[in-house]
Amino acid sequence: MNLRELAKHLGLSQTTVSRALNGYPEVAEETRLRVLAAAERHNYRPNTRAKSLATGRSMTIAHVIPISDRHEMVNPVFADFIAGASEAYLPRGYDISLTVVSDSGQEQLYRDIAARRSADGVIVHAPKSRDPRIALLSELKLPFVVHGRSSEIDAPYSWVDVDNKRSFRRAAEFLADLGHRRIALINGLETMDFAVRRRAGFTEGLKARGIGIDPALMRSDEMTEGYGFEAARELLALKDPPTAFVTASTISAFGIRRAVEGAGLRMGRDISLITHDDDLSYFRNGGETAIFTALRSSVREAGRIAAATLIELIETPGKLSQTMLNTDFIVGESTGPRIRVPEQAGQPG
Amino acid sequence: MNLRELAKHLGLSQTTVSRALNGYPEVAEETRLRVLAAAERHNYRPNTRAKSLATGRSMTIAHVIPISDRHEMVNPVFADFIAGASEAYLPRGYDISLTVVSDSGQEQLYRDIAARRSADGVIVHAPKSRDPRIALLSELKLPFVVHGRSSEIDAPYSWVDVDNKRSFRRAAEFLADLGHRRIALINGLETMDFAVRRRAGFTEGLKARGIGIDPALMRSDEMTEGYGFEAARELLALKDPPTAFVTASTISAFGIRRAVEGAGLRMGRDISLITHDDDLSYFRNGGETAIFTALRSSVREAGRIAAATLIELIETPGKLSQTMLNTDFIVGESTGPRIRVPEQAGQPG
DNA sequence: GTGAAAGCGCTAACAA
DNA sequence: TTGTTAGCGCTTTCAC
Repeated sequence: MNLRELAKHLGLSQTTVSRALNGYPEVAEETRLRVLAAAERHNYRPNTRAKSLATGRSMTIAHVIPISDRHEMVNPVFADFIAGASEAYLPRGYDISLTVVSDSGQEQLYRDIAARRSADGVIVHAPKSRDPRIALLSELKLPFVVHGRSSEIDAPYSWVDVDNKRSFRRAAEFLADLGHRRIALINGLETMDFAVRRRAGFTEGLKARGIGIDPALMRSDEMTEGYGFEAARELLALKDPPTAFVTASTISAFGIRRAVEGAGLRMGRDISLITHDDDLSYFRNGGETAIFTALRSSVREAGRIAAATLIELIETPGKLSQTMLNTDFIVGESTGPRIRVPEQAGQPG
Repeated sequence: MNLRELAKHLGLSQTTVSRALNGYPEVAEETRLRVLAAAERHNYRPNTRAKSLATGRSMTIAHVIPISDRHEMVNPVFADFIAGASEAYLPRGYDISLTVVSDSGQEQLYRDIAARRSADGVIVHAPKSRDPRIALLSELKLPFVVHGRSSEIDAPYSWVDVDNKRSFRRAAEFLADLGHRRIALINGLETMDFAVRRRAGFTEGLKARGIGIDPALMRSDEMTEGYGFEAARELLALKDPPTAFVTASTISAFGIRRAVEGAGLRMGRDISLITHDDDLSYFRNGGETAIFTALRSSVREAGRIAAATLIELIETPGKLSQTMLNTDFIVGESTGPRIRVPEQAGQPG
């Protein structure tokens, strides 16, 4: 059933039916009700392509998922982000188009999207410190929102980010306040902007507590269980090993835990661990003294907000918006209840 | 730059330019080259919507991702599957549209896709034993390929699956051959078809080795670290605890490992573990005696094949295709190299 | 308050 | 081998 058939069926013109369906004010209330009823009865749905050809709007948002050339794996964070984003798209009528590409194919892909107008906007994932996609998309006049930020770019653009710097600063301070002096950072790839911010926050926290920076205690690589294990194992084998770890994902935390146990140490007694993730069940039963931040649910929230921001930007061009999500810190202890650490002032970074 | 402008620019009709661009044979070679060069020079890309309106084909495949109402989490398997699928779509010119929905919204979504013709075909993920989506999609005449199978449905349909039954039968047999007599299964939700098959293979393997089935050693739930931990902890507390575990994901395996260690036992010495996943690094360094199957890379492969199958089905309606992927078994040992267990005959299930 | 007609950018008969 | 013409299903002036 298409518009013409529906109109013929009702003895009305396509125009009137279209107007009734799209809520234009000049349609008689009685007519509108008739049209709505008939559309419902015949399970009428407007053809997306025809509609977007006529309006010039595709009602589609492109999500470009970068894939690691080394591991050929998709970071699960994207799934959470998209799940959140789709909550925002659905009620506004936007669809998601997904493309998985390696770094090398990205520029061409964006040019394609712009040239064929296959999406009204784009979400930029996993920005680097000086990410070339931002200039490219601006040049192409393709509305976009960055999930994260690109620190070394001055021109304004819309973004949604979690406060990685603050999280890692507070993690370092928290461990320092527990008495730790040798604190290791198992960081992600520092070509990524978020990893740079995390390291910055971490060292800031150490400095704030009068702890010297030891580069030997800071590692950086793509987050995998194996990397967490190897890094922690090597660190624990040092003459002056760390007594605490800060890392950014449950996966690397799994590896660290394995290395700790392999070294005959015990989490929560000999070693403390903080991770920037939120698998509650793991910490609930793990027994370690640890705080962790609710990253995964934040990512979902970030998805929702980024999607809403992008829709705003598409519908009101030029309307920049920059949102910092403050992830909650949650304290997990082996025996006691978890307590929320009260908000702490400080400039976000 | 659109077709009309390009044609005007070349002093040709739109038709000729269109034909040249789309590889129709009747265009003079010289004309074709001129057109191609001009298209390249002006970075011409056909408008997707206009093209699909004219052809009636959307060149889009819809992936409908079910989301767990309980955990609000997206199974990471979908990401791998889609990454594989996109490899097949890309060279054929198909795009992916993604929708995240809860069970309750699925039927309406498929009806929408069919009515608005927003996709040429659909991939059905995570089928249940008697999955209603199969009848629905057949009725809607929307081409589809199932990732997995729906055992209790007789009507033929296209699917791509890994041989879960065989994998779990061989896992049980392998552990039995190591001397284990108390083998536990930490299974996924048994409303899912694949989980039913896994349990069937598992019990089949036990029977083949003359081991009685003890329902107390079989658990079923949504795969999380916490569930793996709880289930393993309870099982290890039994009067007659298991000496080996079979499970289906790295995540639940993490939980099992934690419970094993919490009980003062050691992987590979006191307890064996097999998982249906393929995080090589984990097993390489874990020290446990374990075999595991390459599920994640299989899933990616399944995505590739499912995508290719669906394209076939769309372009040649009625062409059913059912593909069983035989996942490799890999043996990991603490000190020795990993050895591939030779293929074993047996009817797939 | 309603309708006729043009057009979004492309493909596909049909003609030449 | 190339061009003319009519649509794909919808929105949007413009006229009534």
